[in-house]
Formats: sequence, structure tokens, C-alpha cells
Amino acid sequence: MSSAPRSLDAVQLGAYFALIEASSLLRHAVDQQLHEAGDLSYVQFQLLATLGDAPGGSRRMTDLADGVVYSRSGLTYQAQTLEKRGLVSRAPSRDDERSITVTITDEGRAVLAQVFPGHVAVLEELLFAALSPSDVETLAEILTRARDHMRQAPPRSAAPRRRRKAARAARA
Amino acid sequence: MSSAPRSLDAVQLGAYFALIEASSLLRHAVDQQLHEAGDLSYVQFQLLATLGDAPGGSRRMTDLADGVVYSRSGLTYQAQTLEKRGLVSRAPSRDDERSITVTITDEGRAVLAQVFPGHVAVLEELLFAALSPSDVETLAEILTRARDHMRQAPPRSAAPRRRRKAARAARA
DNA sequence: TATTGTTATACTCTATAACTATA
DNA sequence: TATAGTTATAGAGTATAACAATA
Repeated sequence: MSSAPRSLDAVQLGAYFALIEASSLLRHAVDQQLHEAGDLSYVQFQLLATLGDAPGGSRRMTDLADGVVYSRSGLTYQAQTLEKRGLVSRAPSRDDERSITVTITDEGRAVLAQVFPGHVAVLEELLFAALSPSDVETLAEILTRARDHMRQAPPRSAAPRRRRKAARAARA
Repeated sequence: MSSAPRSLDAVQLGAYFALIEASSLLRHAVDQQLHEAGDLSYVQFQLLATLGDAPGGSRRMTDLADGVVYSRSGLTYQAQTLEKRGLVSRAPSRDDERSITVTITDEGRAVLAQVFPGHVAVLEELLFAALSPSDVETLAEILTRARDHMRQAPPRSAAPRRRRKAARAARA
């Protein structure tokens, strides 16, 4: 347990507010573009894009969640929605019968392609227009470090399931 | 209209993903802390914090929205929620009878104080622990610039009301 | 006994459009 | 006629707990 300081200095506050607000504004704008161009929510786009980059366009449900969604049921919900639209398919994994492998379909890739130019345009106009190439590089370096740290940080009360062992005992 | 490039380079992609993911992880963690410590959503916290910093603890509804909420009805909803809990009060403005002035109450300030140490602790552990003071400074500078640019950028289809003039004519 | 994923359910939040009242 | 705010309503998303099936 580290001794947490009483408060933050002005620079820290500035960085925190700017981070939250910039990402919020950006995400809101991108979200709108995605809805207009392809009727996709941001989360759905993230899932499709993740699959699009994955080898074979496939990923197990559990691995897919990573950083995009914070609960299992949330992922199931989104996967179902995408499947109904024919943008992904789901099938039991061959090696582990418990897992489901999600795969992006051709139609899913088409929607991705359809949405992508506008997506890039929003990023250019909103985020990169105000930054020099060197700014972008610096930003990437610092934020990547921050993200990696957060990812491995012990989730305060997260770990949805892993932590529930006690509950079952209490019921008996 | 600028000629938007076909795609982004690897560094830009890295910066974009890191920004979205870092802010998402951070916001999720902070949101949980706020719920546990004071039964506040992140938006509610932002509104209270904004009021806490405002002169007299007051702000007009419209001015309060700024960057926190993206629709008028959304703000009304949150303001009502906070008022029911006694954390803010609302009264017609004296100078303009159309506007409502929202003011943080003593109880609102108490909740803010109750929640604040844990809030700072999360930020320290998750965001600042991985960054040097100089990183934080750099981050603040760049992201502030980005945010300010986004704020003044023409909202593609935003401006909830301002843009609706045509709709009325169509109904006639 | 732990893990993978689904379901049911309840709740929070957001957005649109129609409306009232003041400027 | 434009602005400030509310309401009704509907939809999207999220989380928790209980559940089934596999390892």
C-alpha cells in the first residue's frame, strides 16, 4: 500500500482533465460517424476491427473482451447483435468445447471498409490536425506506457468472476 | 474541405488506440470508485466538481453542459437526479427568467469531499504511477491543445438544436 | 472445482421530438 | 423568431446473479 498524496498538482489535474475531455469529445464524434456511416456503435466497431486484425479473422469470446468490454454478458450481447446482422459468425471451438470462436464475415469486413474512410477523416480533423508528427509520436509513447500499466494493474474490484468464490460458500 | 488521407500511419494508430484505451480503462476504474465511495456516476461527479469550482457554486444549466453532457435532456435528467438526492438545488435565474441556476449544496460538497481522496488515489495508482513529472507535463500540454481544437471544431452533426430550423418548415 | 459462455432481469443513461415560457 | 429548459418515450448498453456444459 503506497501513501497516496493528499491531492494532485495543477499540471496533473490539467493532464487528467484534458485526457478525459479530449477522449470523450473524440469518442463522441467518432461514434456519430460510425452510426451514420454504418449503423455501428463504437464498441461494435472495436470488436469488428479487432477481429479484422486477428489471424483468420477469429478470436475466442474471452480473448475478444480485452479492453473493449468489461463484462461477459456485455460481450455476449454485442456478439449476438453483430451476428444477427451477419457481421460475425460464432461456432464452438474445436480444441475446447466450452469456448466459442467468433469470426468476422465478408459482410463484416465490407461494413468495416465502408466506415473506415470517414473514421479516418474524423481522426484527422479532430485529433491530428492540432498536433505535429512529433506530438503524435510523444503522445503514443506516453499513453502506451500508461495503458500498459493500467492493464496489468490489479483491478480494484474488477475481475468479474474470478473473485466470487466466497459467494457460493455463503449460500450453503 | 481538406483532402483526407487514405489512412493513418502506424504511429498515429498507436496514439489513437492508446488514447482511447487508456481513457477507457481509467474512466472505468474511476467510475467504480465513485460508485463505491459516494454512489455517483462519473457524469454526476463531473457536474458536482464543475459546480464546486464555479464562483458561488452556481452555474446556468446551459453553461453546465459544456463538455460533460451532449444533450439538453441528458443534463435535465442528471440535474434532477442530483436534486432528488439534495446534492444540488435549482432556481430560476434572476436576470433571465428562462434560465435555471444550479447550485451545489453543502451536502453536495460533503459527498465531493468524501469521494475525493479515493478518486485521487485511483489516478495516482493507475495514471500517474507510470509517468514521470515531465511526461505529465508533456501530456497536459499536448492533450490540452487537442481538446481545445476539438471544442472549437465544427460539430459534424452535433449542435442539437441550432440546426433544426428546417424541420419545423417541413411539418407545415 | 474452475472455466466458458448464456440468459433473465433490472437499471442507468442517452437522444429525439414535442412542448412551455421567456427574450 | 430564437433561446432555456422540461417531458415523454423509446432504445442502447451494462452489470449481476443464476444457470448449463465442458475441462
